[in-house]
Amino acid sequence: MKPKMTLKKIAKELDVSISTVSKALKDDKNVSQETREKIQAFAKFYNYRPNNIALSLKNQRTKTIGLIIPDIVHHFFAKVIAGAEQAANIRGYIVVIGVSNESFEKEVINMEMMVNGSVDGFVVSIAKETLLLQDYHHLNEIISQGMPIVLFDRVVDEVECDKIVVDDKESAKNATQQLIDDKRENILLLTTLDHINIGRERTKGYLEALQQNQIEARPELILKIQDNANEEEQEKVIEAHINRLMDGGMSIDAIFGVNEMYAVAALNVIRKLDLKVPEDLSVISFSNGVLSKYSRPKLTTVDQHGVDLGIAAVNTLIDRLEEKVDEDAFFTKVIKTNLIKRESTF
Amino acid sequence: MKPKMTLKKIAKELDVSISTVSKALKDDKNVSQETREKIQAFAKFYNYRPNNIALSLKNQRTKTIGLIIPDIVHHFFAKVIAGAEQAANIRGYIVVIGVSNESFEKEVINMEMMVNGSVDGFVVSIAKETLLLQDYHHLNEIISQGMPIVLFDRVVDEVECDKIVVDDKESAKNATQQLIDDKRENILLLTTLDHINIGRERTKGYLEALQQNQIEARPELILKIQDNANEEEQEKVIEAHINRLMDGGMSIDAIFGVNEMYAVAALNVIRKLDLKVPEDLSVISFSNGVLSKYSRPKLTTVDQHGVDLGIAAVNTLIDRLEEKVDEDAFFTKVIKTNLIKRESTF
DNA sequence: GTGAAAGCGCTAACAA
DNA sequence: TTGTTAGCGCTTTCAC
Repeated sequence: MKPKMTLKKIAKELDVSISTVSKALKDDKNVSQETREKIQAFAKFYNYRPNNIALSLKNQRTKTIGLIIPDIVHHFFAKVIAGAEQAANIRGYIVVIGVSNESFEKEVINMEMMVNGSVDGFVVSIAKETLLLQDYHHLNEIISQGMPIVLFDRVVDEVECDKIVVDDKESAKNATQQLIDDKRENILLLTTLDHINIGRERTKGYLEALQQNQIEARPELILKIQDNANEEEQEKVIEAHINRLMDGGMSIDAIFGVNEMYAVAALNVIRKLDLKVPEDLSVISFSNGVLSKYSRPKLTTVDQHGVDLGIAAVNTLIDRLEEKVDEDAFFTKVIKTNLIKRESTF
Repeated sequence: MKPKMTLKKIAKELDVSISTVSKALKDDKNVSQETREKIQAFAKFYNYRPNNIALSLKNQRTKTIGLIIPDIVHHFFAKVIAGAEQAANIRGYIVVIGVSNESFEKEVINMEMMVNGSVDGFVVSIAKETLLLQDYHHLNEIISQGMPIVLFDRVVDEVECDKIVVDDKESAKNATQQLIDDKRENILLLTTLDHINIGRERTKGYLEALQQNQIEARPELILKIQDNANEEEQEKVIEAHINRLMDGGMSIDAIFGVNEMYAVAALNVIRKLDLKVPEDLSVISFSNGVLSKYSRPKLTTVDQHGVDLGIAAVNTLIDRLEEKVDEDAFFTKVIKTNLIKRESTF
């Protein structure tokens, strides 16, 4: 059991002062070569490492970043974490994670836990419940205390800070356009309820694409799915809706899912109906995760570049922390998405 | 912009001493009711929160746990993080994450970054490369400095500490038994190379189950797949192997995949061959993730209870940190798995 | 009932 | 070239 080394112990052991040790370890030329070498050798031997906590207290910064996400099991957020972690480490920061589980209260508690010294700033994607309550006081309070926040993906106008987003509307528009280029006109959109801004924006993009192509948007072709449904229920809702459309003599020739689960569920009901993808129907989904790659046919998806988002968010935060950016001009960075064509479209 | 409050500022503002403020905020009866109330009101108004860093330095503990995982995008580890985070928060700890990306070097760097004061202890799942190199000096050094480590899932005898594992051998044996109970005898095992201990253990379980049922194990029914292959390659390897078996007149009636990807890939080649699951072949997979639920048919899987693993690991670590356990007796806790029957078996 | 002082580990300005 | 001191924010012992 090696004891933990401190400057004090080294100083005592070598019979010099603490500050001499401190200087010697920084290779300060003001310390005689001899003393320096002696101290360095000793420190090395005992594997001395400066205590981060003491440094943090002294420097008033911890070199750690608080990352608050709504859901860790979600593939997209896992990607973001991966990117954030990677970018942070490169710049000498570590990442602490708080999972809000889509709950307002957990989001607040998590951030409160970290705000008092544990982190230098936050990177956050807002919980659904918070979005619903529209209560952003915790974020604004932290900002008003001078601690920077970078919002990503789920952002909100009410909080003034840097933001990193994917252009959901534009991406959805592009995806829809792809479908239209495939000569599809009756495109069923599987989306979320409107209070989820992501879903709302994607719906807008879908509508814009239709409009630009002089295709009439029909309300029955937009299915808003309750997001707390599990995969069974999702599929049932989708199945029921598609059957209703079919029974009404309404033919659909494409499906655009606002996430992978919806799209795969759709794929499953299509198979039951003995229809072929992409021959009879094209399918496109948002979020390029595992499901898209392992489904049959493999799904054409909009890749949201979670890793890039994480990297951008962390770098933006660190730039702000290290004052590499204009004090009070906030900006919003848009990460481009791209369509990964696989087997569910032409 | 509210300034950050400290004891010192409060003391100055209220013209009392720092220690009086400190005591008053702890509701110490040695401070007169009047002073106490005045201070508490002031602190509340200015939203005073003690500085964690200062507390950490003073108390020599940070109430944060370092969680080192090989891969964050992996569903199982995401579950573990979720559990760890949850358990930690309940006991007043926060979790900082280090992702090794299966690399030895990143594992070492990450841990070094955290070991000097940032965390009180570690929960780690060892990277594949580390396992391959069999170099555990970083872990043992940390332990010898008196900082506790809990290993989970990927554990190793060379490190003396508490361990949390799922009984891979036993679980694989049970899964295989299920197949045998379904009257399957020619069970193709899709597993990893032997240096991955997880895969190795599961292979053992498979073999034991066969033996106990007097079924001869045939080497051509064990396919060891290179783990750095992507999903395309995996599927090709699996497909080629199955075709070879078939061409050789070898009939297989069940497939046991050591992870979801292998099992889903198998499902896909089975579909190509126009065989029916579970009528013609039963399929079981390890790790109960998203793929299993969205595949058709839905996969029967061995649920590894990632969340429980995370919870158990964190609680074990905290117990050790708070000295609720015997100083130098380490134990290994086995988390039971269970088989979730879905549509790919009878 | 209140406050001064020491100390957690470190840095840096200053003194010797 | 080396050492002393103050201070980061907090707790706690001890003195007043």
